[in-house]
Amino acid sequence: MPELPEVETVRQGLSRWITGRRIRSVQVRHPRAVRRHVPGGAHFADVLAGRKVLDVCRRGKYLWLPLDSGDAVVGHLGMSGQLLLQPADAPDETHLRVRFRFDDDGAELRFVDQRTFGCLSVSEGGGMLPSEIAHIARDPLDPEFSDAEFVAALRRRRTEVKRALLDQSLISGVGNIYADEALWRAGLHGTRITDALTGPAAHRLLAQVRDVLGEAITAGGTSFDALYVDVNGESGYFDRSLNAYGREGQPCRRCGAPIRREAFMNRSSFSCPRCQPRPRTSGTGRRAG
DNA sequence: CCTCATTCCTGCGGGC
DNA sequence: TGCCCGCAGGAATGAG
Repeated sequence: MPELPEVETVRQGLSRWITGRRIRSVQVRHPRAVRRHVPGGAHFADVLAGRKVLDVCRRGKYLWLPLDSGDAVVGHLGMSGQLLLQPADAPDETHLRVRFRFDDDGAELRFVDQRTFGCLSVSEGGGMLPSEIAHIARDPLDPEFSDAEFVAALRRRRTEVKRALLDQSLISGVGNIYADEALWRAGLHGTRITDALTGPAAHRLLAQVRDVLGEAITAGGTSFDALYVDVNGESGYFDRSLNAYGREGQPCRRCGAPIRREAFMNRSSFSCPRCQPRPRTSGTGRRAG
């Protein structure tokens, strides 16, 4: 389940192994993998042949590869997407969706995606920042991310704080796992209402988000199975450091109370019933003039 | 503008 | 043994 740390790990690997290389040919093996490339798979392959990769960039969970044409390849790994560097003679993966071959006959870049939530497209003139992801907020590791603006925007919202953390137009890069981890560290229940958070509480939460993302990058990301791997197919080990996510019934590492699991947006939230008490008023239906 | 439910997809594992 | 169903979940989309 790639979130910012996993995508950043992939970005670093891609940056090392494909920057400066020229694409010879592209093979689209599943149309859904390029569904957001409106002109279609054949066009996707045509427009990339002969182009040189200049850089590998990331915002939140999105990656993009500026090209010497001024365009960029935009990618999102979705739930199960992998970008792998593989020797040309390595057998095709079961869920291989797109293959990039390079002029130098070195390792291929393969987009492998079991559940096909991930997607690649070409952004015209998108080298600086693809227009397709202009609506995505800066992530908290971006040097130009403004803590004060985020806190102000968060407190203007009137929704549950976990929903806000998952809203990529407010702050990007945070998914279900790291939202739960940051909320556990901050001692806040995810159904706390944003406009009732004090400024200092919001700043503390943001600091925990930033810390947990940074620590996870150092660990090479989180993986529960083989679905998230870096470009060499290796799993990260941050899952050993998780305090809340996936720990239902296990003792809270801070107070010992059993971690609880609650339904949330058709998925699960994990929290400590003692460190993260539910707010007295749940829901958003309170406010006088 | 803002918030929220729905939809896409497939392998795995639990239950019967 | 084998089938079915729920679950995992990011983000676009449209409704209200």
